Amino acid sequence: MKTEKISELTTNRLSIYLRCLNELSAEGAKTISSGRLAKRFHLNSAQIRKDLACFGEFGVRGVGYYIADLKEQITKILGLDHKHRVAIIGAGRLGMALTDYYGFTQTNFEVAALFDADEEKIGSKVGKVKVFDLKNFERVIRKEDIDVAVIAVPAQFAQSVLETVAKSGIKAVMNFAPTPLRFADDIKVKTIDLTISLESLSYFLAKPQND
Amino acid sequence: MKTEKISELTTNRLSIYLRCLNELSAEGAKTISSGRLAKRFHLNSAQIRKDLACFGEFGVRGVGYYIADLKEQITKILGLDHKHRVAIIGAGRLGMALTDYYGFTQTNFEVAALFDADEEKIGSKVGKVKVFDLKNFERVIRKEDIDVAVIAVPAQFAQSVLETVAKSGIKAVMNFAPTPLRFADDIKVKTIDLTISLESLSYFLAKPQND
DNA sequence: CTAGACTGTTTCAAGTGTGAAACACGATGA
DNA sequence: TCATCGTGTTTCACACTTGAAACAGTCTAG
Repeated sequence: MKTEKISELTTNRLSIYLRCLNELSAEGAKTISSGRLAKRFHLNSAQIRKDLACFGEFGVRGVGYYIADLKEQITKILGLDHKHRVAIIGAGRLGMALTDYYGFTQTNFEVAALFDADEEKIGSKVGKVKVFDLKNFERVIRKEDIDVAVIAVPAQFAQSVLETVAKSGIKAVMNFAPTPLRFADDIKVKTIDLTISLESLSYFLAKPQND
Repeated sequence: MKTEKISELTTNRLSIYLRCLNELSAEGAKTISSGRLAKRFHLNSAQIRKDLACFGEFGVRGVGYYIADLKEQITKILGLDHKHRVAIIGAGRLGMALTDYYGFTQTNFEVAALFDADEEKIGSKVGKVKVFDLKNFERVIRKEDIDVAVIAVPAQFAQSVLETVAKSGIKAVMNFAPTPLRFADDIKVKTIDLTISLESLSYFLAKPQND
């Protein structure tokens, strides 16, 4: 096991491996070698072994990996062995959509609260999730034991919302506002910029020769 | 102007520059140098000049860039000077949410049709957008002049949907299904995997020392 | 017991992106 | 006219990631 710092690309691949293992597991397979895993899912066997070896010796020489065991290990590494409670800030279209989104519930993420600054929205409900006043953010997230925040507000408010979030002690943030954010390095912010992605597609369509 | 192949990272930055220019433009500024642009928006001036020089000589030595002109140039490069018409496949929660979201916030992208395979959904409407039978995909996208597709179906159907999309002649696809897809290299598929992003946050919270 | 399979680990080459530096050239202003 | 500013362009070093190769150690099958 190497104790060097682990690249985010590595952990992203762990997510993918976990999916593959779930698929194999559903098929009733018990063990899998890195070679067969790579062939089946179009991955690279050397990379699989390297990635896994970062976290321990999970494989058995001459055999491969025990699927059930490896699933459990990766689940634990990724912190998916316990529920996360999520706050979504911004009860606009995107925020409400994400509240309903299955992807959260699927993987042990539960939306516990919505926040907005708009008086008209505060107090209403989206499904079973109540909309709170953003002013009470810190109090509510403590009471609800929330550890992940999602920023779904217009770009011009995102930085100030992030500061509120950071001050409350939350360390993991997903940002959908199309703007770069500045933050201390003890918290993690993942920005998903749909605008850039769309414009990238647009460029592909527009560029002279589609090679 | 270099005519080498242009990295996607470059075009992503163009999107960002365009936003910055819009902001400056709104403030009434007429010209901007790469140096001041970099300082203002925490970018790198050398990179800005390199990126822009990929597409032509937009700047004026001794002066900088004329904001209005550069905005227009980048808009044209990114193909944002005309509307794109979007089809969203999968009228589930995510698909419906995106329909609302794009419809109102993305001025250059207009959602023209929803598709689903579920009889109960076909024929209904989400806002002003009608839900069509996925079987009629090719006919509808021709009639509606659609050039971008968004895949918002469960992972196990994504590959087959992509093949339907590819066969119809659409060249730009945004995929929200958490699965890797295979496709010919004359079409562009951008996968946005919210699951991986969430799990990456989870890992950050779970890892031994939050450095 | 022996042969083969497969992991864990190291090493290396290749590709890519980044950031700094240097410099010619053109534009502006005094 | 001359100094200054800023672009366009090249060059370089550095970092990171990937993929391949090699090899020792360990497990299973026969």
